[in-house]
Amino acid sequence: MPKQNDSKNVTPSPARRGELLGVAAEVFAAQGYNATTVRKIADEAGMLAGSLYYHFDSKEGILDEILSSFLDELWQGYDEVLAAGLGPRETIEALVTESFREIDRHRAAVAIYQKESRHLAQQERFAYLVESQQKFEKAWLGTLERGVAAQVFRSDLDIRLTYRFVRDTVWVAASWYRPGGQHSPEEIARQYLSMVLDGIAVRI
Amino acid sequence: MPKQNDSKNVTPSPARRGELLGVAAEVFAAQGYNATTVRKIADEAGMLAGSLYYHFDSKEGILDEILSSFLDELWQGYDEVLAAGLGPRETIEALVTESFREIDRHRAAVAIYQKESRHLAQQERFAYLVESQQKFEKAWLGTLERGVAAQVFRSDLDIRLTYRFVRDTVWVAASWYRPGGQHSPEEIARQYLSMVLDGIAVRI
DNA sequence: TAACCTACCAAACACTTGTTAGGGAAGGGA
DNA sequence: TCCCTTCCCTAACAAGTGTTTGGTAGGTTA
Repeated sequence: MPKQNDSKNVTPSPARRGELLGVAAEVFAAQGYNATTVRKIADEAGMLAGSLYYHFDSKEGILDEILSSFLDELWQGYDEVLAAGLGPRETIEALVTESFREIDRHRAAVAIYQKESRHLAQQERFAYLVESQQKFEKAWLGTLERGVAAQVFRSDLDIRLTYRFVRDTVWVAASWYRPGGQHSPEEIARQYLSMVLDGIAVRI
Repeated sequence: MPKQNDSKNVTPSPARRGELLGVAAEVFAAQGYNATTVRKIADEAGMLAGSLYYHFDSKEGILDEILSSFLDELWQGYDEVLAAGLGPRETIEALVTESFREIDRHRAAVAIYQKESRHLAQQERFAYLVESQQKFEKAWLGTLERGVAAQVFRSDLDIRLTYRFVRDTVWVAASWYRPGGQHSPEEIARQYLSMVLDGIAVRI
């Protein structure tokens, strides 16, 4: 399955492609996918709209490549954590930390994912978004259940509500996070984990 | 300032307008504002695209009315809570509960607000989104600071991080919440507050 | 020098978009 | 009966959309 246009007799350099993908991701994240015109992307990259089609075969293809390469890297990190055989609490800690590192590295892609994944998932081309989301839920929900069984997580909470709570608190951060800001990803992860695990109220 | 088209010699009924606003909000929330065509909205309402312009003067006007009427109602509830003179913890509890009630009543509007407000706020027409967001931050951040001073909230956390944490955990719920589901808004608020205040870990 | 490849431009294409203008059907009030 | 109001339709417009086609400047290779 050719993802780029190697059906034609051209071979764009991966380096330039990478640059353009970065530009496109920034614009998509800022304006939204549908509100972004290919002329705007080209403009931001210092070229004309048609020239983009030397590197990519469609606007949708650009989006596809941004999201799938992000998810590939995400799961590389997640699978490593899940294979480490940690306890439930340590697994959650490692997943959250890894998530904030991904937000740090793929801020734009995460923002796009959050805004668009819901209605993109309905299209066949982006079916992998659904798969990823299911795998995601399995990993997090499973860990939480293990934690409840091991009596390290509270058993008086609706587990699905807890799952959504933890998942969302982590990933929405991409909407305000700016790399090179006051806190490192690890520091943010540490504070978020402290809030999620122990709450923001003073212990009596 | 006429928000509808009363410059022309027509007077659409508020009831029908309300119905159409509801339809439009649902479609906007599901597909995203820019990805939604006025033909799609009209289709969902059982009429043709041009007919919408009997009730509204533009697509943007529809969006404007959805968002502003939601914010109006939101602040009606918030102002009541803030004027009640409650303690910091009770204020947070009341604000969160009120927020979930708003999500219950204006699910679509909240979803639209979350997806689009960031880049809409740049337009002059939607300047009230910025005002609202500032007022919002002032209310929540102020309450959290009061709580830290009164030693009911932890002082070892970055207060801005805490603010974003609480704010986001509450409002993202609109992306998965469905009215008439397993839990009432009040029950969700109760569990969320329990997680935010006391954490999900078992207390040792 | 000649052939070739990379990376872009110029100009157009077909289509979709939000929006408008004029008209008409249904019903109520005079 | 006639008029007026409400609500929608038909048909079109102009602007903007993603995309294609053919061409070309500049470098690399033979």
